[in-house]
Amino acid sequence: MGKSAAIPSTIRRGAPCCLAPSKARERSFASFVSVFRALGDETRLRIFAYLADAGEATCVCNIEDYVKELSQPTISHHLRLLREAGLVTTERRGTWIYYSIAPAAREQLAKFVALLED
Amino acid sequence: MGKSAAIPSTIRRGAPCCLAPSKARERSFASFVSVFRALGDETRLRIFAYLADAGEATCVCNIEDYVKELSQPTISHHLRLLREAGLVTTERRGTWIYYSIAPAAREQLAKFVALLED
DNA sequence: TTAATCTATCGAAAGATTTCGATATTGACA
DNA sequence: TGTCAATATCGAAATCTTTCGATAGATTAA
Repeated sequence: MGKSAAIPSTIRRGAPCCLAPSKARERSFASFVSVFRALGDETRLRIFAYLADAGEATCVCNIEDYVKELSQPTISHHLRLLREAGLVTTERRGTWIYYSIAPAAREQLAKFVALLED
Repeated sequence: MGKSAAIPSTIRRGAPCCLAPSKARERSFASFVSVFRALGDETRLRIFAYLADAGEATCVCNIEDYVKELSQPTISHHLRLLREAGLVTTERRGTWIYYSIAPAAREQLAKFVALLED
């Protein structure tokens, strides 16, 4: 990311402590916020990592086995948040529904990290 | 990340829908969870991106100017969560306190993304 | 159609987070 | 020392999240 204006290191009583904020580009953070919020919960991060581990579409019942300390509705709720954040995709196979890491998820996270290295 | 067992695509009534969960490595997610939780808030993500933009230590008063719709205690609270997640570091200069992106933050995020690409 | 299974949604209780005003703490300077 | 300025912490109100039991929707098989 870019450079901001220099910050004075002199300390003058009563003076404004520093310059006006750099004219920061306005970005749309909303999508990153929902991605990070989705991953900022231990259950969902475990599910996400489990799906990444699996490397292929995984049945909800498998996920339920993995997160067996939580009820079925609760797991369904967490899966919904991962879905709504665009982190996972779903596919019906008969009675069952299979979840996978969304291809875009890796890219989006990688893009964010890339933004950090200037 | 690794591979899990294959998932059968045949549909047999009454049969278990899929295999037992792969013997997933137990990892410590706690630190990633707090990082993602810290970034999973629009205010904190804005502050974090602002600091990344600045590319150098930035005075709290500067951050307050940038997030001017929120009160000083609220901004202080958000800065604390970023600090506790290890995403930013602080340094006192006279009366003022300067915040910077923690060097480890980029690495940790990059490491997470790397885990996703197997 | 009927019954069984898998997953999602609803509604409510418990818990966590965000926000603010008030106040404390820290450091600089007179 | 006393005062001022910059940040942090405290305590409470409002809001959001997590969780569950109950129930609904969708699909398959008999």
